[in-house]
Amino acid sequence: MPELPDVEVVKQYADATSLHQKVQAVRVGERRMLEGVSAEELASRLEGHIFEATQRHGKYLFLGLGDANWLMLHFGMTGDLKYFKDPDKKPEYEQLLIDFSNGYHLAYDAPRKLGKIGMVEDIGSFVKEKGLGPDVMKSSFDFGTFQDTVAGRRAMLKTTLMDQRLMAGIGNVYSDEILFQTRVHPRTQINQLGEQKLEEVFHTMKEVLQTAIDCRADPDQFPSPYLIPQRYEGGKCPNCGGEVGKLKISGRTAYYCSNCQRE
DNA sequence: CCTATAGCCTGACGGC
DNA sequence: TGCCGTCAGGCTATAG
Repeated sequence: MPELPDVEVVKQYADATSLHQKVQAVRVGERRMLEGVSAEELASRLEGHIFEATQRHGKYLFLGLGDANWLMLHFGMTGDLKYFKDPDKKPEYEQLLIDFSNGYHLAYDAPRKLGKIGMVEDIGSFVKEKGLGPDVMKSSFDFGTFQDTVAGRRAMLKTTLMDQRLMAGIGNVYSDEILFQTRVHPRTQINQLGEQKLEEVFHTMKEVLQTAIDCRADPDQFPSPYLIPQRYEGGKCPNCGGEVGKLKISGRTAYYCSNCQRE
């Protein structure tokens, strides 16, 4: 569940449950998920400290413990956070378990172990080292910036939107939604779009992501003209009622309506 | 610069 | 029911 809106919802969840909580003990599951830090160092940098702030950049979440000390979480394809009191309620695939001094626990659950856990001193430096582009929901990421970012590129629009080095936050599902709402065929290259269309794509991108956040990234709550609830083989296009189809684009499956999104 | 593929992991699902 | 192949909202490395 981890594109920008999903991670934003996890951030809000962390805010509501774990902010101002003191970390008492830490246990690490799969060590392979650790990035640039040992389990011992991770524990010592968390234990005894209080979560004071959270921040998100693209699909990355950071939980701050003061003094240039941030817990970095990336959720891969299946990661999530769970806050609970009863040990019986602990998730099945916890890779990191934090005990708070109030008796509650925060678990990082990751069935497929595709995410990352780390510690960073400075988020800006981390973003730079990773080569991540600006967060697409930041207000400073405006149309002019978007235009400059994609200028001279020939890749497909879908691939460009998903390129975390250019702009951070969009993944396979939400790129499909943006293409659907702007009626762009998944194979369309970005340099085939005129300035007006590009601007429409930009505004739709912002709007789709904000709407998803407002709906707590729950497809059941999405407005009815959204493709995502119908994003599977045999789904019905919410616009024309036709059947939703799929294509392979850069190794990912793109769902679209061949009637509404013409080449 | 751009695309396609494989690998990392494990669960869910469809076909037989 | 059980087995098998395929696929899944991520990222990275590699090859052409």
